[in-house]
Amino acid sequence: MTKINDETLRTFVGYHLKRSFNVIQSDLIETLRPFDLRMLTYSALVLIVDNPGLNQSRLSQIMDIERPNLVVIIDELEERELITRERVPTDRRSYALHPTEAGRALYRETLDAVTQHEAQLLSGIAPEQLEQMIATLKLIESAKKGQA
Amino acid sequence: MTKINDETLRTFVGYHLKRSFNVIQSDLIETLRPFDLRMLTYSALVLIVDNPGLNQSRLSQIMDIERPNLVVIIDELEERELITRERVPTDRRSYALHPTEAGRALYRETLDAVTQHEAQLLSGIAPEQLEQMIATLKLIESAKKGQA
DNA sequence: TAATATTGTTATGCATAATAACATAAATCA
DNA sequence: TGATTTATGTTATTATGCATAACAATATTA
Repeated sequence: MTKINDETLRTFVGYHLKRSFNVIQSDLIETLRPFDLRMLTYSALVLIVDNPGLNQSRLSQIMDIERPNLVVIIDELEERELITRERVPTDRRSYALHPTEAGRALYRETLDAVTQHEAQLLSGIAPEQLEQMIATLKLIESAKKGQA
Repeated sequence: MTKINDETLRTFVGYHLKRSFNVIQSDLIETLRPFDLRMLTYSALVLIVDNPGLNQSRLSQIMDIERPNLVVIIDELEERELITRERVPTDRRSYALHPTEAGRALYRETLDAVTQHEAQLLSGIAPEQLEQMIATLKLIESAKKGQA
């Protein structure tokens, strides 16, 4: 079992980001499984509860996905009666997305679970260190082309 | 254009990781496009050049993907004559992966390009700050379950 | 030798993500 | 006003990343 050398890839920030994200993502997938939610359906649910009445176009923007990809996500949430689509009288092209009571209830349940699982996973790391990292991650996020 | 509230998701480290990784990934995809490489084919090429002779099983481990998913990646690199598969006499189940001269040349070209693009993208961030972040990312990476 | 494990593979499916094309509706402009 | 352009949601299609089951060939072990 000779050790494999990944020092070249280690010179890239993106490599570290990807590997650590994989760890968190695996944990999140397991956490959401009992609720029958995927990462994207979960994100969408949270954003709809926190921003009731927003439309799909805005939601796809904040979620950083293309509008077509959001459609099936919203379909699924609506079919499970976690959210509603309501025609907007002032702009009849768009739908206002609202959570149902069941949606809000699931939001609360999952928020607890996800929060606790992530806290558990990262329990070995000092909170200040995580805060510092988040500050740096925000800088990277804002380095995105076409928005500077 | 009322602003959308994502403060709930912002409480998760994973959310920040994903968003910032998306930025870097987009940049990387564009950088690799002229070389007709995807993220995974690029990673595999780098690891094979840096670890000539390793087999697919080991490579899939370090790349954190399942063996079946590596097969098509290796197929593609081999078809493009960037690497070779050679039967190992001492273990006739496995193949030793070696870069060709063309593979090594492409490695050098792309390494330059990728390094420069990432440096450019992150040029607004202090190197020490990035180093600190990487240290934290390594901690997260090692928090993976089933390896502690 | 028999049972078990490993390596590479095929087939399959799910999740995430991008693009083109379109109908409907709204906004703009000339 | 009418014509053009833009925005919203949708369908269809494709690429990419990732996981599992099942298998043949080979190695290991008990």
